[in-house]
Amino acid sequence: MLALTVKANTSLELTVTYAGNTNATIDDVAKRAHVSAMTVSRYLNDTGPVAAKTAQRIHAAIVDLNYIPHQGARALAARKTNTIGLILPEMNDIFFFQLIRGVQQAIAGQQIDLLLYSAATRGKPDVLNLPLGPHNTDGLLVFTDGLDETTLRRLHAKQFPIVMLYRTPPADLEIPTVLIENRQGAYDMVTHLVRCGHNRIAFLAGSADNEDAVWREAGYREALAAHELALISPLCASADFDEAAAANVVTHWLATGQEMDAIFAADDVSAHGAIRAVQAAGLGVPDDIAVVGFDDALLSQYIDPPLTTVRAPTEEAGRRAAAQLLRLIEGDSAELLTLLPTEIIIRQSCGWLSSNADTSQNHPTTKPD
Amino acid sequence: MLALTVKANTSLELTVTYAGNTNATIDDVAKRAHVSAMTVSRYLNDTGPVAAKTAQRIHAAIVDLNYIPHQGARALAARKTNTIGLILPEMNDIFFFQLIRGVQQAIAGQQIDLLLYSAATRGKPDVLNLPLGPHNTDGLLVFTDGLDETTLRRLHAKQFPIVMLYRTPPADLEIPTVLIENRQGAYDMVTHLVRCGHNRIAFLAGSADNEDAVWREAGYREALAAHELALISPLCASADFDEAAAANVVTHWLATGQEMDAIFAADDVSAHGAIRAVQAAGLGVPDDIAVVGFDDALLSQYIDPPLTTVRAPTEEAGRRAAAQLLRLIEGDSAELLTLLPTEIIIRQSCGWLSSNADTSQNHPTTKPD
DNA sequence: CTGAAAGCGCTAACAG
DNA sequence: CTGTTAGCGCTTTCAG
Repeated sequence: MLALTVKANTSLELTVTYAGNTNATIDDVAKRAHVSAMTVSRYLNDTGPVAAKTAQRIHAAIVDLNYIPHQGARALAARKTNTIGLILPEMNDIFFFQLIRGVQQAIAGQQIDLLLYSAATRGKPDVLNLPLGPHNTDGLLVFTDGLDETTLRRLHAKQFPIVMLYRTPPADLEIPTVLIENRQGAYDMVTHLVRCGHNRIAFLAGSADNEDAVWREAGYREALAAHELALISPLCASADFDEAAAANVVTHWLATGQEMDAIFAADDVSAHGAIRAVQAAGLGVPDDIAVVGFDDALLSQYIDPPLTTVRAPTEEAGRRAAAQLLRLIEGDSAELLTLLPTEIIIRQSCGWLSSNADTSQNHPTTKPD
Repeated sequence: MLALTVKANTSLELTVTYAGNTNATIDDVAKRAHVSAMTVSRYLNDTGPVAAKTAQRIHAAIVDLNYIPHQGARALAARKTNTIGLILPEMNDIFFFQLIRGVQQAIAGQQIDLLLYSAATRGKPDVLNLPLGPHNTDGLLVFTDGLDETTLRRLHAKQFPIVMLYRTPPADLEIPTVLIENRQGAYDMVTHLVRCGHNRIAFLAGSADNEDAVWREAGYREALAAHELALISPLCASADFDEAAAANVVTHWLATGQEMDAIFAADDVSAHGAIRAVQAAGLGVPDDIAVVGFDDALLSQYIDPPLTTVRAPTEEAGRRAAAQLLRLIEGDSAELLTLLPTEIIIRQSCGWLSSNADTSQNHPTTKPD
């Protein structure tokens, strides 16, 4: 579409515009609609009244010029980026997609962009080395250790909105966080094993410095106590959330004659390792030894036997965290702790009820600790 | 850290600064380092010479003030956002992570952010409804149909840098694209089946409007011809990349007495469906009928029997596409077509060589068509 | 309901 | 090697 504009000046000024071909600014729109830029801005942001007729002209001008507001300028003037950031330590599991999808749902239709970062830093080392921060976002979602504590403290000191995910903030920081019911989930799983008739329940713990791991072990111990089962020390070892490590531990147990009728692995990956080891020793899962995990990883329903495990509402975690962050950004107060319930997914690896595969049950939310 | 600055004015002006607590600007840094903002800018961007001593003072000021440059302002002044966008139609498969990871590798250490978007639109309907575009990115990576052709044309008309992924751009548009060797991969797979002794090779095609599907079928047909095998029309049906549809087709074939010794499914999902159907009919895979797929989905190595399939270098696709986009943004020329080789992954479902599982072989790159 | 003026924080283009 | 002058495109006052 070719448009000709002839301005009635002393010298005939001829402006040829390939509409949509040029990067129109708010002033171009304003001129074309015969209003001031301010009115266009009001129209755009619903930040003040605009007469219906005026609005129509502005609308037409915007369409004609194929106008797109410039985020940078907007951010500068309004001191708002309309962008939130999500920092992930890594991206290697569908798990993160569920999380991201939740975040996207929460910001859908709100004129907010999502900036994503995983690990890595850059730039001059002295310039507070932040890929995502106050300079390009209005707030940050931090998953587990995506940000070190020092940086966290600095940003928090700047009053920068932050919501954590799957990580408890330093006690003195008052940063809202979204956690899942690790403790309760583990507790429920042990209870289920007990109901299935298991007494000697071994535990493959995760890394000691991992928050999820700590809560899961706590739930395990509590459940044992609640069911008046003694904790058998040698049957509680760390497998570091690692498949090979888990297999080694179990193989060692079996080789040294440890007796157990169930193994609760602190995550599905180590559960897979445990199953491998049990089977390699010529024993059956769940007939000789039951094995259960935690996480409900994608593969867990496909392995043999399908794994009984604990599932957390990942997508909802993302949604809730983003919602809290938006509140923070709006200046509203946010919930300091959002604790999401986990559910146990009963498949075949735990023995009993094997017909009832994939049945799940919800559990009430309670505070950890 | 508490800093006191006393300005020697007529009235004693006392400025109390909680360093790092305030959002320092380039001017603050400049003042503190007793230089102009311009010099700080030069220091920051290596865009001109700065004396060592001056640099030191600037450095100190930056650290003291916990300064972070404002992206928005930078974008506005420099007419550059230092951000690229990636548009995905959806995010539901690890596949996309491999892609994203590739992109991140390509922009690592280059002061460039990655903005992510999947589907959805927002805002006033007249304002060209683009979540990602010239207003917040310097260029766009568009995966398959993340962007409709109209928008694509508009952006291209604005000379906006775009690189496509897994999609051929409209013939008249000169948009660089990164594709994978669908045709050659399919050709190689059929060749492998022939080598395994199969003659009657059925084909489960994908959707006709899907570019990958079209090339894969072309490769299948070519290979048949090359090996002087007739195309058996009834044994070439569409399964729409759908597991249930695939199962239905195969069940129908079997019920109507069609004879075949192998089924080549245009993607792993339909291959799974085919395997289910063959097994449900009381036949064995691969002993009675071999089944192979395309994509090497995460699950394919875990199903029974482990699936022989074709794998594409997804991460590299992301890396290459991002690299092309960066060239475009720099004003350099980019390769219009990057065609990445696929490799066949031989597992158990194709029969023969079953001991040699997971062996792979590379194939030379050739242009499609 | 609309407009004018000022400035957000930064960098380009020139000076020196 | 360093500083000055102008904006970038938008929104915020504050006036009508």
